[in-house]
Amino acid sequence: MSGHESAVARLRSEGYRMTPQRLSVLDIIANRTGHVGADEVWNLAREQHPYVDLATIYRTLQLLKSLGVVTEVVIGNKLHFELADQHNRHNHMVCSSCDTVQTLSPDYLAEFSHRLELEFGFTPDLDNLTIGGMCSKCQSSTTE
Amino acid sequence: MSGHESAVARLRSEGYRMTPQRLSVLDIIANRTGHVGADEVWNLAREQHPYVDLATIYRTLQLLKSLGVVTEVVIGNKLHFELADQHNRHNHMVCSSCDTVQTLSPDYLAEFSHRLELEFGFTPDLDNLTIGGMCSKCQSSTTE
DNA sequence: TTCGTTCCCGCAAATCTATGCAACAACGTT
DNA sequence: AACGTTGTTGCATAGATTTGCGGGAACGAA
Repeated sequence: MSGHESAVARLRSEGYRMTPQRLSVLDIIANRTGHVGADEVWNLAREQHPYVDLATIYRTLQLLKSLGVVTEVVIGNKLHFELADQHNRHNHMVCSSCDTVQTLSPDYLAEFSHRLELEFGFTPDLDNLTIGGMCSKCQSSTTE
Repeated sequence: MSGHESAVARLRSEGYRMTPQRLSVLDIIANRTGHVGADEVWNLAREQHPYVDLATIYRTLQLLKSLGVVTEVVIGNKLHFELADQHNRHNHMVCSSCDTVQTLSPDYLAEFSHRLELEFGFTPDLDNLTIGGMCSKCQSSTTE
């Protein structure tokens, strides 16, 4: 069993109700390494709770995102989600050509983030920032 | 009249055909300050060319984006587009609370970008990078 | 344990964006 | 100017995500 207990406590303390649907989503995300698409969460959730609706999955994921419990990664034209682990924060670089995802230490963005806060009072949501671009492999194959 | 001539030349040299639809979209984007939604482009395009299809607008915008002629900004859950002006490059900070957009000099990301290239061979697509977060106004009103 | 309030869910529909396909149009060649 | 090739378009549809609404469930209070 794994660590979504704190998230549950978090939800309750914020006044959100604990429904089987939410527990299910939380459970799925927490017991998973790496990112999952909403449809995938849906399929897994239905194994335990046959009548969950996809809309509920989406609403739950957005809720969890807004609470900082999960983070969002944009891959191709789809959203993926993963547990927000404070002890293993990272950003994502996604290749728009092959959809490969590489992770990145948030240190790379620390300086940048500070400047935005200081100079503009703008607090970037780095946890949910997906950096699009082209990976080294695709770049070399394009150059051929 | 305004500067989409170079873009037209660009398309032709890459082997793309110049259709009235494409010219129309190009014209709309070029004669516009700031970003436009796809639906807005569509409405404007139909004034000149009543039978343009929305799908064509989307395809054209993607094409222009892939050529670096326009850049994309993610605002709320919608894509917006603007002319990619080499002499006025900038990034966008979008407040997820009020959808306000602030522009940012790419200088802020230069160091970051270099490091990604050097250390990972990853070339971030900064022109189309939207930085989400919370603006100073929304932050103070949330804190109340 | 029951009750009431309020939040959440399922359902249906809407919104935004992307895509397969057949007819059509651009444009270099003749 | 007509032709043929091949890229593009319009149309219809699919895919991904969001939203309005009314019934139902969670949970604190009685």
